[in-house]
Amino acid sequence: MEEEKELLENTNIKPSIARVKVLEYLRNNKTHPTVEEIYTSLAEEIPTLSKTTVYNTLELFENNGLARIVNVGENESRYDADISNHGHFKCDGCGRVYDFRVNMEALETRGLEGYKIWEKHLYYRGICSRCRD
Amino acid sequence: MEEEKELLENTNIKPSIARVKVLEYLRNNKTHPTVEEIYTSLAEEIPTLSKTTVYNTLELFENNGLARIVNVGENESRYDADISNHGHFKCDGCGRVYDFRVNMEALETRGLEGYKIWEKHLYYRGICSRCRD
DNA sequence: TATAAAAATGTAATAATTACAACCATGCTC
DNA sequence: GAGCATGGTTGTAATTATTACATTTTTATA
Repeated sequence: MEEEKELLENTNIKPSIARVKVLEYLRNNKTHPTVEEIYTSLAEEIPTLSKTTVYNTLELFENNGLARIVNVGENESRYDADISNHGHFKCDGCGRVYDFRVNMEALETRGLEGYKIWEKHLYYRGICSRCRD
Repeated sequence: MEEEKELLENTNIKPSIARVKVLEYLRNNKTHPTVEEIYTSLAEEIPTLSKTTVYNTLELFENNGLARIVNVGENESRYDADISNHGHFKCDGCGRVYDFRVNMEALETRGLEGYKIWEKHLYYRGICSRCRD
């Protein structure tokens, strides 16, 4: 709560209730929630919250380096407050999205000479160990 | 045309006109087209084509290893007849999606022990060299 | 407290995707 | 060749995610 407020202020974003709560939610729920999930969860404690606000807030966070979009091959966006370059694994059994560590800097690419790279996204799909058992 | 027909037969897929044409389109247009693009392009020569058929066909191809979904962080799916593990670069200037070579096998991951991996997807975003000039 | 700027809301529009029932084409059997 | 079954295609409607935008509310500050 207080931490998130500070974080927003340090980024020159006015810490409105909605913004603080969305950021807090992202930092407490590292499950890569969808907009829908964020909205329905927070709507309980903020009854006046609207989905548009959640969209606006997440876009603001993305543009200011407070959150990243997570894409695992579905037609809805997920969000992650972990900004570091890491991979995501989508389990086609339980549907969960896991983080995994990966050294993306070590990747050698051919064909991007002279390109300016802003973001790197890596995701795998398969079956997690829990679902395999 | 003939090649695509054979390819489909070898995969035990009946080579209907729609299927042959969609596959041919994917193999001739390595621009990672969207469903919309595939549909409008082919609708000229196949006036009875429906978008549902394009969706059905692409899903069939995906399930049979003839095409892969390409996701570059937008809310629409693109398709690629190149099945190999390679990366995609989305230019936020011109909107083009480029392929790039990358040795994905070399990636070392931490946290996926015991997981079964089916697909690996890697995409970057930034500005291509043409747009930087 | 008055006021301006910023934030949030709600509704409506857009766009991608999916569901599904009806229709059509092909090849096989009699 | 007629009938039939299977598989393929179509078109419409429904669903879902996202965006646009005008209005209202909140907030910070003078």
